[in-house]
Amino acid sequence: MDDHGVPPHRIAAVTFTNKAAREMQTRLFGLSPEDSSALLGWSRRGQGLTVSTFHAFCSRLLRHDGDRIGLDRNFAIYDDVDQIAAVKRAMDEVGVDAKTLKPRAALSGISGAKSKLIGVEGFGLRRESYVEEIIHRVYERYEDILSQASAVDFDDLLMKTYDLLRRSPEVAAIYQDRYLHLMIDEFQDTNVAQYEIAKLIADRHRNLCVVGDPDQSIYSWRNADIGNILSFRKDFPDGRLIALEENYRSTQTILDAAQGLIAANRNRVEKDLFTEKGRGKPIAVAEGYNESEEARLVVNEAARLVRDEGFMQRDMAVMYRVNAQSRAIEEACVRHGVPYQLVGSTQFYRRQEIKDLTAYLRLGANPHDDVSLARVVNVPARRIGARTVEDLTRAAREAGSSIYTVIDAIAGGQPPVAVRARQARSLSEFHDLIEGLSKAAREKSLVDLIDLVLERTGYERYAEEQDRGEERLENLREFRNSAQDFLDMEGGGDLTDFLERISLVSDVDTMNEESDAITLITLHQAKGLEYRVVFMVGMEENILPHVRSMDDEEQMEEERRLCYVGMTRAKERLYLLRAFRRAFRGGQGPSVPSRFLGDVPRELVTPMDVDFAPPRPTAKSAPSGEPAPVRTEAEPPLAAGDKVEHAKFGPGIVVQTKPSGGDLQVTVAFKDGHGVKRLLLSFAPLEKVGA
DNA sequence: GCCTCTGGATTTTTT
DNA sequence: ATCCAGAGGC
Repeated sequence: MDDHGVPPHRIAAVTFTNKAAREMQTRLFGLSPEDSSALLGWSRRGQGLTVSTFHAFCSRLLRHDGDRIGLDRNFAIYDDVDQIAAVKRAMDEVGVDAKTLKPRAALSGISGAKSKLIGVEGFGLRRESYVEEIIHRVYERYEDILSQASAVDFDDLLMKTYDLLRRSPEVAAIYQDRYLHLMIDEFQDTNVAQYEIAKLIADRHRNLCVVGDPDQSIYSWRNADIGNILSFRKDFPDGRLIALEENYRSTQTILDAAQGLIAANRNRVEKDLFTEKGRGKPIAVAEGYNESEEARLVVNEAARLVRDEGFMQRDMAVMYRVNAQSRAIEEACVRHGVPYQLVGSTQFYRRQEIKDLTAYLRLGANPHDDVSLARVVNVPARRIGARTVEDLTRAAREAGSSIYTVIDAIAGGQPPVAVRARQARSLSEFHDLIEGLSKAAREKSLVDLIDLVLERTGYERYAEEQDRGEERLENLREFRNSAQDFLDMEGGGDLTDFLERISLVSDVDTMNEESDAITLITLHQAKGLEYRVVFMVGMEENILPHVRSMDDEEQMEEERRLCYVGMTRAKERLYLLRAFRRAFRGGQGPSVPSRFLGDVPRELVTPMDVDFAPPRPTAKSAPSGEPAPVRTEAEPPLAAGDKVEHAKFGPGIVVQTKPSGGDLQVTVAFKDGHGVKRLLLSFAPLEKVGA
């Protein structure tokens, strides 16, 4: 890009995650990752290339110019937990019962509208069903709650940016002039609001370049709109739409497999994937008895690749459809001493104790943030219960003020609502606490503020007394460290910057690339990443494709694309695993191999060479230096018809045996209603009976 | 107001 | 299985 003589600061590139932004910086300018992470999204005074996510870009724009549309510079960004709280309150206030409409459903209606830039009024004009009628009322109230609190949600970051650019031509002109070139990565996953913003910004120089692959569109549930690609062709006939067909990543075998899979989608445009790389190894497929054995197969194979084939742990990733699947993999890693890095799952900034602490920090920045206030007003318990909060909320609403304003009046001896003396006292104390935090937020450093919160609220002691107290304390400490890091970082920033930062980081952003560990990650999160070795687990009907996509053709195609995304993350080796039985919701059930397995051309596939070597002998299993028993090929220890006894399932009869890797897979029919099970001899607690 | 118990739902994916 | 909301006793 720089050889075209365009100064970097005249270019903006928008990516899907901060991590992708960082990588782009690194690639374009050869900056070290640390340098670029310092620059990331915070490029000062127009210096340097702007690379960030849509949300970070918009947030920055709104902090700078949002006052033009009446937005407070210190607006808070509500995540979905905060949003649900706000929706619940809105539903309460407009008298919608949670049984009529789930808050989650209401929110999804609101979010869907916002991402199409449909405001409350617009929604009111279009509503055409009873549910939409209700959502409209909730939407209206929800917007009031957020604006009263000077808060925006994720969708607002986009929609308000759009509004601002539309309503303030001067502001729009600044950005339109500045950015000679605008580039959007992962274009297939943008929503209407994002595209409209890009269109506005590119309106002057008309240099919009988008990179995307319709076959990797996997975020329609988040309102991504593949129609943007069609719109782009129409709106920018000369614009560049880059759809990479050459894949510099994977072996031809992996590409062919992925191609075979995705070709089964009806609703797509043909394309050929090619690579300069060789054919590589076949795709390995295996079935474990249940999810823990599936996990063990993965971990054993990973260990073998490290031991025998010179791979590093960091070259490998295990990918799954739903976060819950990570549990079994994690356990297997722990058991076998394999280092792993779990991405996401229980996202750090979403943890209860972190959300609570964050709520206090937000209150320090803005005591009128009602959602944060309601969250912690009685955490730790300070005798301000649900009833009182309800009264305060009603009073606030009637006065058109924030809850804090009501508390302030009570503390000042002017209660606008009847409160008992006892409550008034508790509220006054809370009032003093918040006043103290506001003062500290203005005068002290971020870390001092955090310390003050922990001390003055008694939160530290409270967290310790909860279950998992030690872990909670540890998280609080880690949070404090991250604040310290933030301050130490070049450029630093104030409380508002820090709060913004933690709202906009995603889990992939926090991945550690230095540590030598296997990555455990969902297929969605894996988009845009690559690994030498990829293990995809849970290749079963109802998992991938997910059970919720079963009765909808469109969603099924998206599942297939998701599978495609996973497969194309692999550079050299791809493993597809499934389990014969899988535990879910307490119970257990048999499972059916995923239809996607059948779409991979057979000739590319081979059974996984399973390494059933028992776990390394430990002190207790190998006493007196005796060598571990070696399995011989001589005689099968069990055959069909043998009577056996299982430690858990009791007596049974062997139905079938089958060599499997270095092990013997035994199918046993058990008595007493335990049914037929397939077991691996070396692991099942199985004894031969008689003879 | 606070604590414990119970019944019911439950997340699929996340900036 | 686990988490949450609502009920009921203190």
